[in-house]
Amino acid sequence: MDKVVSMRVFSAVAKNRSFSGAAKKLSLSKAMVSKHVQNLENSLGVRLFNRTTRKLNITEVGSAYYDKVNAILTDIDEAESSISQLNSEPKGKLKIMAQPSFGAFHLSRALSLYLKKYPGVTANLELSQRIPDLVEDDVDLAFHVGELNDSMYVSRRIASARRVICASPEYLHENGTPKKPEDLLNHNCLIYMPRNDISKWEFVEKGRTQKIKISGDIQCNSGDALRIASIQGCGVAQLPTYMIGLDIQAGRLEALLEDYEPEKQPIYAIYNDRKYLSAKIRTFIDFIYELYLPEPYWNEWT
Amino acid sequence: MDKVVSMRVFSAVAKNRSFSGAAKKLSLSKAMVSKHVQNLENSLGVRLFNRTTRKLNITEVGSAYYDKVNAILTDIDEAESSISQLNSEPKGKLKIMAQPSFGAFHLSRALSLYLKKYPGVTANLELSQRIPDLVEDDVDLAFHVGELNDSMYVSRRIASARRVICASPEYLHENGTPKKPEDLLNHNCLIYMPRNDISKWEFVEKGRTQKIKISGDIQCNSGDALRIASIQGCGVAQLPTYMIGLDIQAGRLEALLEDYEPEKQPIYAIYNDRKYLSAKIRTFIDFIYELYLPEPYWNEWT
DNA sequence: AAGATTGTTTCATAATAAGAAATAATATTT
DNA sequence: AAATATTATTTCTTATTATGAAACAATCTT
Repeated sequence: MDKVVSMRVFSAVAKNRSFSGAAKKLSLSKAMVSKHVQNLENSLGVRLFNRTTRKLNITEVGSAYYDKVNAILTDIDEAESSISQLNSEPKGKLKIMAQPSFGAFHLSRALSLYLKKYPGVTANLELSQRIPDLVEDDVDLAFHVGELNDSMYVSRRIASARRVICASPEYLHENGTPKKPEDLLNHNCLIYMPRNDISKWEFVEKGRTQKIKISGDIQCNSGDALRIASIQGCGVAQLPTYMIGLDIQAGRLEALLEDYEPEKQPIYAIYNDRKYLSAKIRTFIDFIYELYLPEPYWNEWT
Repeated sequence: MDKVVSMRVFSAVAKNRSFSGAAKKLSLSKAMVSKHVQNLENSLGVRLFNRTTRKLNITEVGSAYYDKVNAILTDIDEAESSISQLNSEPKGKLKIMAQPSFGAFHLSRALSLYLKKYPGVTANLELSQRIPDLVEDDVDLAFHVGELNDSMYVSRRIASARRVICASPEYLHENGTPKKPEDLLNHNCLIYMPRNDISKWEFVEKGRTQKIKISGDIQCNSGDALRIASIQGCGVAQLPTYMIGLDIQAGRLEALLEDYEPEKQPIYAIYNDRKYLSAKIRTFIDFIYELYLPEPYWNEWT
């Protein structure tokens, strides 16, 4: 028998000075009202009402208990409504994890827009190469660029990034502009090497994917470093548009071989959807999804 | 599902940062711990913990709820223990109802002794001829002299009163001392008449009860008045010892025809025993019961 | 790779919450 | 005085729910 319910019933009986009256008000049977009061009396070992079929008097203990019970019920209601409220309007600290470049270039901007819209929220943005584990890392939300091997979390595609070949205008002026993928063999390619194995770039020609082994004198596990290098004119790089889209738009870099561009990389928001998603998380996902619709600003130029 | 139990489980899980740990501590199955937390999450519409099988983090809402829940649980415990305590040691106002003479002569004295022993109790003594209804009159305890027609309340015989014929020494000196019941026919008898019908006194002789119709020039529905009248030497009265025992002991009155004395009248404590009797009531009944053991002081003289 | 540990789910069973109706006590109305 | 109405409790049956053992799934530790 739910003690909180019994308390509510007891309180109603005390307020109405009647079992039947309380039953009506709570739309419960008289029988249950009676049983709830007995439930409390048993658990307390105390009579709460002196009653006959026709008269009802609250006992002294009953009266003392009544005051306390009301305070407790108020607290419970307050707790529940404040919790639900906390969940219905975005509030609290939003903990986000993402890969460094995407986070630094775009999430910080998105966040500052979001926080302006929802002043009750504060944010904590943690940038890391690691594949995030929401519980382990104690974050609300993670972003990931590229395909996911399935995890127990829910993911939602919120944007995409083109992977484009690029070089600085100066470099191209000096070394010529490649027109076909094969032309890259004669170029100094800036190689992204997170692990020690990939030095091939994908190209798509007439629906067919081909991989071309490239070479160059810089290998690096930092996309940021490659970006800087390519802007400096060190060579040709393949980088995601969320890193270099703005550089292309600004003329610091030129996009090459766009006709051979491979499939876009998906960008996912990863969150824990097991039933309840707090308002801050839900609204941020929606916000960022809409922000990058229909196509994220970093994916287009000219 | 008892919400208070769910709260306790939730609190234990949050404190232990583990479902299994909480289960052990509460000697509950892991399954139930899990279900109780889900019960709260469902009723609040909120995730309280982010959890995988191996890791557990309380959510921000969970943490806020945790604080509130602990306060609520403390309040509930406090309320229950204070209520039980209120019931285990005598405290509060003890409301008593009794017939005027008995109450005035003896209960007031007993009460003042009792209240010295239990300083937490205060008393309210209401004297009335009416047959008391505990709930109607909102009293904890009533006393009644004489047989009871059965009521829904519990009664306990706590003492008895002899009914003795008496007169003042002066009266007897003037009018002679009756030796047999029949002698009363020649005496001025002071007649107690609560209703308009009884002017007979009972006597017992060799196990046989006989009623003798008496007469006199004072009829009164107040025992007190008859007592005063008899002390003043107005005539012979039949009065209960709780009224005149002390007068006989002091020599203000003399007991007559003791060999023919009818059965003692029982004196009952009447209370509402439906399951729980508060400490103040229980202890007062015990106190007064022992106070009048083995025989109340008003029943005997030399 | 095997075993241990954790939270969840499933499942069968025992407990119990629920209310309709009968009961008991007492007021009110006729 | 009798009939009716109202109140709290009890009884009884039914539908729901609580419960934990065991199976499961997902890691972590060895």
